[in-house]
Amino acid sequence: MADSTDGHSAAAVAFLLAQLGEHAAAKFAERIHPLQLTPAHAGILRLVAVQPGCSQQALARTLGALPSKVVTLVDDLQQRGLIERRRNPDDRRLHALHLTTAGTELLRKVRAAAESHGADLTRALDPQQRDNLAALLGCIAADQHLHPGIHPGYQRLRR
Amino acid sequence: MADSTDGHSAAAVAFLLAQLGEHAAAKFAERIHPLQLTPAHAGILRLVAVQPGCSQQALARTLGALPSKVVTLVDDLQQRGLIERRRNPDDRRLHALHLTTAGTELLRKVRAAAESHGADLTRALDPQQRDNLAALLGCIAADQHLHPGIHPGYQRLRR
DNA sequence: TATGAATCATTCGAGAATCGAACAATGTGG
DNA sequence: CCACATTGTTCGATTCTCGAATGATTCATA
Repeated sequence: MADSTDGHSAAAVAFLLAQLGEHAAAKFAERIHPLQLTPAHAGILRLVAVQPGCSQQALARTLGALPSKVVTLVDDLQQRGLIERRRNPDDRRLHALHLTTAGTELLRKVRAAAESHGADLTRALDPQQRDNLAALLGCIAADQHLHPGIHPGYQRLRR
Repeated sequence: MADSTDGHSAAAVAFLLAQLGEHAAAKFAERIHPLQLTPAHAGILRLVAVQPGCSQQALARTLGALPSKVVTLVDDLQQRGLIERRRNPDDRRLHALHLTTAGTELLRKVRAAAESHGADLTRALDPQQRDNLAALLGCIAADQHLHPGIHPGYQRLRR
């Protein structure tokens, strides 16, 4: 049966997760800062690459973000020529989002930064340990109903 | 030698960490919300319990937070009778911080909430997996020079 | 077909949060 | 005695964030 340190151990894991998560997010933000991107921008870029032609409303629903926030993020990316708003002839209310070639190019650099970031973050582990960690984290993520590839940071804060 | 999926796998771990970290932090904030505390308040409470009589400046240095932010947090806690500012006769510039009995009482509830939160977060793992996860996370935390028990969320954002 | 309701993108103002530069009080060293 | 550092605090300015409007468009339905 479980011993008396279980509660403590679980709490320690939870704190380590919060601590390392914040650290990982901050380090990643540093990595893409030279690209003049925030993590929020990078997430939009990635999602538009995965679902070309999606609407901003769909994006907001997927991310759990406010539509008005998506507007400003897409504004930034469009102004820099990384993303396109195309009118959809079938439903002229919505804007179909597409990456430009510059956007695709920059996303490649974001991916490279993410891999470099991941390698640096996990450099203390050997490949087997890293796979083991990935599996354990995947278990928790699935159990907690986290959507793969969706960072909760977009979600509006409840009060 | 490492195969070509290494970079991808490491990036996936980094993203999972950021994702789960944000999730864990949000869930913990929900847990202590009924106690009218934010995670930042709870951290101050815990640190004052560990280092009774510490000054606010020392607190700010330990947390990497702005002194002015510590002031407002301590203000809140003092106003609720959870913490005391005692004048130090030896150096009357600084305020020695101490928990009141109500503060100690509330910290107990915070700890209970943290354990309950940890148990819920890691319920998908058996005890052995949980210990394994704790060890792996501890490796990374040590390698990345994270201070035990200090959440990076206090640190002022660089720009 | 006509008309009210719903959806999409966007704007905008109010409120909150955050920073860092001041400031007074106190201590330290010359 | 004087200059300088430290502690705690205040405060104004900047930035962030939310959600309620708005206009354009589409849908539902009578």
